[in-house]
Amino acid sequence: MVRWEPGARERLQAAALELFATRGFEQTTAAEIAESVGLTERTFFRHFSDKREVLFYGQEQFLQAFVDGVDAAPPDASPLEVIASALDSAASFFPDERRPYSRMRQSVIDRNPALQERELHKLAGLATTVAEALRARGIGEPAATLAAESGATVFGIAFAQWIREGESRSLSDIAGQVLRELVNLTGAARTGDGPPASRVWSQGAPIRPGT
Amino acid sequence: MVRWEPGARERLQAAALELFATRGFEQTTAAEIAESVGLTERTFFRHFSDKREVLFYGQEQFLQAFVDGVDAAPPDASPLEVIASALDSAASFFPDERRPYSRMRQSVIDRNPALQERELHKLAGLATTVAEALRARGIGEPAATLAAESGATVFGIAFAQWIREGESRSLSDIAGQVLRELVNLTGAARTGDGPPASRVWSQGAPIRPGT
DNA sequence: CGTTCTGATGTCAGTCACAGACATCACGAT
DNA sequence: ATCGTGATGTCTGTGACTGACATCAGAACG
Repeated sequence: MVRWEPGARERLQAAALELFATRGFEQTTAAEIAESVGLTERTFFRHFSDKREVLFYGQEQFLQAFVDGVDAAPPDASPLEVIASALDSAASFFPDERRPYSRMRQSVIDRNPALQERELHKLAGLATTVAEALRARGIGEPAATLAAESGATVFGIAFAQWIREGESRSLSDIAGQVLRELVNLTGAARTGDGPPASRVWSQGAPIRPGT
Repeated sequence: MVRWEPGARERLQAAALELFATRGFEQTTAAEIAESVGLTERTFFRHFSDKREVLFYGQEQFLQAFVDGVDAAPPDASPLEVIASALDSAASFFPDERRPYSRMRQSVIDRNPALQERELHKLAGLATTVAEALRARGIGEPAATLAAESGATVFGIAFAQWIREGESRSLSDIAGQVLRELVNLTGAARTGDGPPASRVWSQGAPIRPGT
């Protein structure tokens, strides 16, 4: 007979998402999550540095995919092309089957400012790491940071759209379009007589719900 | 005889910054801050929704400046020009005299992840508000959000540079240069045979310390 | 001028996030 | 058979934050 059921961390994560989605994040205590899978509060905090982290733990692979995308770009690629490569690589971490899960998770995050803060912090960390990878390629400052943060922004916007009800395009496709839109935006930097801003999406509703 | 010394909130903010800078954020309790200005913990939390907020309260004017900059742009301005206007307006909130204060405040923030999270959240809120203002000007999605987030990114990078030891340019000047660098970055989207990334700053060190 | 109202504060008690110290005990290694 | 070892439980404490209620100087009012 085994002393402990295996996969404590994963069970905690699943239970947490479930409870957060039903009762809400603040209305769920860490002790409740732990007890719901037969563990104690103390064990919960041994697996996750804080209550929010249960929703964010384990994203190193995603970050790695982003960086891998940077490294996979040809050595003579422009910063923008490097970012495009990184976005493509990162998008592969979100196949369409994962959409329902991502939607549920994101809806929990969108309902709680504390979780939004953590998400932004993780995204900022991603940008920092990517910027470092860009600098390693010889890209200077502020270009490296600018490119990295832009990449993170594009990813964030694309992800938010990918999650949207009714959206069926792949994350990669959406990210590509958003990136092109960014180029369009900064590229059409004339005296305002350029073409009107293209409407990529049907609705004019805001992209990011929170904050 | 007055019952209470006036300016409780401001006194709390000043004391908090002072204590955070010396003892550190986590090593300072809300009760200590309150007692250091003759108040109680309960009163501290009546003025600030949480301990971190004492460093961030009162930025509505800054946000307003950003939005005013958006509204001040001519109606036929491109999104990028609108952002440039907003950046200029926002930068006016940080005259050179304020640099030492901003530096001290930022050094506290840079030393604590929880404070960085709050800062990012505020910046994201700024972007959301600016995006709304852009949509009100008839700019569609995702252009509005993209432009707003890019503006926030540029501001963040410029601010970080403005704070740097040895930097003497005005925030407005720096922001203008960073924005131009962004255009340069996305505009030079060729096959990599363009000019090498310009080195605006002497050092290649990372821009954002935290995360 | 006395009364009433109000707003900023204090007091008290409670919940919950989190952390340190120590005990437990199945299991694998020796 | 013994000995670690690692994941867990137990206990206890601190500090962030909240609700309920009391206080009281000064402003408003009759």
